[in-house]
Amino acid sequence: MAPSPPPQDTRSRLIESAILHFAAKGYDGTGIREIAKGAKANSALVTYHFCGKEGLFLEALKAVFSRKTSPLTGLQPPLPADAPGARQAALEGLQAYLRAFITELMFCDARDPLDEAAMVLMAREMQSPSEAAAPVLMAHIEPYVTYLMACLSQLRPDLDEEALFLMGNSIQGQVLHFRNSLGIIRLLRGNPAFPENLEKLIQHFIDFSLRGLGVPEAFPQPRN
Amino acid sequence: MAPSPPPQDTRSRLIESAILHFAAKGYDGTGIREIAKGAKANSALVTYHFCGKEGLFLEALKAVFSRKTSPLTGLQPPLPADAPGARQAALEGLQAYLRAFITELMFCDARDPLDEAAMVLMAREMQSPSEAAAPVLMAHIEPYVTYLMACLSQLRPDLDEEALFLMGNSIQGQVLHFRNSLGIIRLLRGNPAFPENLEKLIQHFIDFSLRGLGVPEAFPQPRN
DNA sequence: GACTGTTTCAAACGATCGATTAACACTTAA
DNA sequence: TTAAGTGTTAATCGATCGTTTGAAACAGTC
Repeated sequence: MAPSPPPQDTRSRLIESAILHFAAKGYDGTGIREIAKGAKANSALVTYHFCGKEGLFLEALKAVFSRKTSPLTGLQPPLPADAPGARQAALEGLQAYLRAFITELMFCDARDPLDEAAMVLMAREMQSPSEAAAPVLMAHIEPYVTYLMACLSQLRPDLDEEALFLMGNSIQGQVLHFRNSLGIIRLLRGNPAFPENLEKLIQHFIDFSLRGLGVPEAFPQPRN
Repeated sequence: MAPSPPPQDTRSRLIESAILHFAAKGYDGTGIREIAKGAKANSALVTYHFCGKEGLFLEALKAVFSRKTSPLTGLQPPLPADAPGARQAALEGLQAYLRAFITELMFCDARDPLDEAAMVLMAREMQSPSEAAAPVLMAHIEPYVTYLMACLSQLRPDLDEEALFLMGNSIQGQVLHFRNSLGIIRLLRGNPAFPENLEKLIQHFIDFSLRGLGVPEAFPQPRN
């Protein structure tokens, strides 16, 4: 995924510029003149093409969400119900899910500022969703939740739905918090390039998740 | 902690109003006239007392951080180094830490809108710290990190510092993500009052953390 | 070559922003 | 009794905000 060249038609250029600027300074902190300048277009076109600033923001959000093709596409469909080997499949499915989630969604392509901005925008919207954007957000998240819950319920069939949800929250939470707080984390570690070994990071998240979930085979005593 | 009565002096009233409004609509989305009206004061006083809007914002942040007296104060000092029973102490220390962190910091007092706003403001600042606020934020977080890391290094002396840090991130991350994403989580669960049983929640976080950390005594097989 | 609809533009609109000003009330000190 | 200092006020400043306007530039059709 190379740093994509600026698209030629004005509408798309406006959306790209909007993503960059909204991510950098927030909705209220960004003026449409600023966005238009970044797109080498006239600010009046924001109203013309998107019925105003808010319309542009919504369109930018939609672009961001559909831009990152779900990492789930690469994974096998949720799970066979009680088929033989279903448990093992769920175990591998969860690992693959975490790996895909971290690689593709967290550390997309840091060289492409547009990808970076898209992440920032998504994270901000997840923390405090704008009124109009909530549906878009929910629709985007839903398949992830479904897939994850399917895996978890296979691995811990003894748990009720709420307990499984908490498990899912803990598993997702550690990854999302890591991504969203990378700024402070790097400050805390005094290393602006902190996660230097991505594979080690992925392995940690997988191990921690499986142990936390209570999967026996993931708990070969740390020796004590 | 009752919904505190509005303070009488203008300066404090401005700060309180600022916390509420900044939390609700962000820095750029909030005007000083709006804040002043909420404090029943004149907007010119923002410049007079705080050298402008940004000064007021910073003062509001400081107030927020010092307002929540660290839940660490109730806990025993970090840990004796290699004293006998140190491991057990670390185990209990970690549990107490999580319990205190969740109760006092996450679910402060939802009836007090000021407490709620303070949380929102802190969370936002943690995700994308304003230039000037970063030092304040770091200073506030540091003791938590220190305490947590002390416990972890007792419980997993076999791990190096980076691995311990990742453990700490996962433990903190699940809790913080839960708090910060409560909005969507409640939507996902279709229950606007979701965490109905706080004790069950705390127990989940403790169990998940200890298992994830790899503490053997926390892993009494889920039965398989 | 005139007509039509779309896209783009510079200019201007009213509203609101954060900041400043000058006057006013009140306390304290000389 | 004056003078200085502090807290507060309404009124106003220039700048910038999102939006609107009217006309130019462009494409395609008869």
